Amino acid sequence: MIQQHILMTVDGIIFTIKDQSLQVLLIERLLPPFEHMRALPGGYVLDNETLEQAVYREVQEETGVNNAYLEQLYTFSDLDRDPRGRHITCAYMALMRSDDIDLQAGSDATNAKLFPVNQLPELAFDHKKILNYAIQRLKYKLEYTNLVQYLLPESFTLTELYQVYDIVFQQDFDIRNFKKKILKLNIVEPTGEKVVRGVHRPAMLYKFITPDTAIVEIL
Amino acid sequence: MIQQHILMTVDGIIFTIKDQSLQVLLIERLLPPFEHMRALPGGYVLDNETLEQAVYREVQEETGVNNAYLEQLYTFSDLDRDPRGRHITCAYMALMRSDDIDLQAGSDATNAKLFPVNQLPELAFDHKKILNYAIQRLKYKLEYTNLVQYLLPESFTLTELYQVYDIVFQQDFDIRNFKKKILKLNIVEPTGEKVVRGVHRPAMLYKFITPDTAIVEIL
DNA sequence: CTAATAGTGTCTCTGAGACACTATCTA
DNA sequence: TAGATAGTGTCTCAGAGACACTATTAG
Repeated sequence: MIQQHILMTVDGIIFTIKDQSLQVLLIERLLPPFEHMRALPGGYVLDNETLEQAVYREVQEETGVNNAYLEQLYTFSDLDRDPRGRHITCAYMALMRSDDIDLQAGSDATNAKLFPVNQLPELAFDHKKILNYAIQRLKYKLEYTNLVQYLLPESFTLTELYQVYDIVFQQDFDIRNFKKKILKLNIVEPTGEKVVRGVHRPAMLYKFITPDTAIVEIL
Repeated sequence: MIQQHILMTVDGIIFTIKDQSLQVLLIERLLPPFEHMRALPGGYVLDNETLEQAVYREVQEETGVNNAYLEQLYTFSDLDRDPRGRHITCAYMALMRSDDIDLQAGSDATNAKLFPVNQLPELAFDHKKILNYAIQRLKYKLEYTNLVQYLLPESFTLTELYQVYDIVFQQDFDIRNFKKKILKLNIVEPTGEKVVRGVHRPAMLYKFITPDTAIVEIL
């Protein structure tokens, strides 16, 4: 009979774009260890749920969102990552629109808050390492998939799409070349509506042709 | 106090190139469930080892190789993946040269054998699914990294390098364009030695400039 | 009118891929 | 000599990226 003394957890890295910056949801730890410190939302995996289901549950509890994009990132197993004993955690990245997030929805009194990824507080456990991994993966995936759609509203202008890339990659690409590239890729189509965003020519609204995840070289 | 009834295992997908085909190491199951069926090598994670260490140990036991390239792939957690009860497994891919493999090295009497990936027997558990995932990842990584070096001997001809891609991707790229591309990437250098491989002009031997894993767009 | 962004067009350079040619070995 | 692979070169086309110009709005 096998006897293991290993506990399995999941952690969620919930990304969203808000106030012109890439933000991540962090909870406040109410108990030791790392009491009052910020940490990634997460918890123990139940005996009768998959890792995906566990993350889905955690994400829903913290944000109220139940249709976020979820992707498994990596499983962290360092021996000393939790002072309470041996814990292995499987990290998942979640992408959602900030408008969909309702921080009050959480039944947990975890004081969940969004933080810009370049203004982070100190994090509990090895969560800084996990978060860095997630940021890398996010950038990587935005380059060659249409995942950016999960960070945008249903319809959006090409400039808003452009801005997500500008924000995440912290560099300004040529907006003219970017727009041309997107249009040529055939992943968005005009809704037919125009919107006035300021004192200038109105912009066409677009939507993604397919909500599915597809391989598309964007950058 | 948390009580989980989940067991954590690792599985290794050990790839090598042999007899002009991509092969994977499979063991024979000696006990139920799936008795006598082929399966990926793997086993329980010990309380005091990381996932990497667990895979390293398994790989070493089956092949005698202790310097293989290892990469974590994905953690599989379907509820019914093991009829004995709840098991979560973390899959790792290993790359090694077939010359380095010593199947007798295994202290386990598992009857380990290499199988070409397109002539596979039926596999136990969800190992077919795991293996398919690994093959995808291997192809993907060979496209944009220098990982191919772990499948080749220290020094090799450009044709031998080319053949690995031919074999793995099951299509013939233009060998002339391929060689030009490789040389331009500056990831290999001539050793100065030439070798006669048949009834034709001898070929220059090359070696990889860096043994480290680097991002290089090869295809 | 001006300021600001929307939207389209032009130019250049690089690189992918199709394909030709010469070099060097053994039988 | 022939047959095979090694190694280098040429050509064309597509796409990335720098940059110019016109369109449309509010004030």
